[in-house]
Amino acid sequence: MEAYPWPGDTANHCRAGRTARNAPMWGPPGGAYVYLCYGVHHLLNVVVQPEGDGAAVLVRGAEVLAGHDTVRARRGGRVGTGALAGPGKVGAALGLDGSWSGHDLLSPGGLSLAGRTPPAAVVAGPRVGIDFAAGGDRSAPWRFADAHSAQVSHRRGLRPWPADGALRD
DNA sequence: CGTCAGATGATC
DNA sequence: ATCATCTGACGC
Repeated sequence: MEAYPWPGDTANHCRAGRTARNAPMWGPPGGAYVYLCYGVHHLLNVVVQPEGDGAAVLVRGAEVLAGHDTVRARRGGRVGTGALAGPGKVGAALGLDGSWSGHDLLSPGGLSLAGRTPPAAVVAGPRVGIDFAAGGDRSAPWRFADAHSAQVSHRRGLRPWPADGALRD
């Protein structure tokens, strides 16, 4: 996952203010923000921060816990290592399109958030694909991943987090 | 292992 | 014109 904080992040889709596309990002936390990237892939974000802040977290990878056959069909016959490593692959595996943008992920049904056991170890590093960002936004360690997951793309540059190895709540 | 080009279309 | 990506091709 990657954080796109508010305010001040030059890679954040809300950087230029409110638009029709980014409207869900200004809404209440727990909403979905789905958009078409490079005309090819639908990327899933989870809206965070209070209503009125344009912040979200991009889901860059996922483990398949159920529905293997469905995911296999959507991912060209693959569900194993790397099949969901990358935000476009996650969108494809979930069968997302723009109509999911604005969906409430906190209410059960369709697409929703559910509690899971947190990872035993976390790695962090710079965000991917935002070379256009200005200054420190490019190198800020705002990307996080399960250190032991096989569904993490661009592993290079990821380092143990936090530096002292002590995870907090 | 690495880098690179092309596809592709909504958005502002 | 821009862009929060993927894939396959190619070189080491």
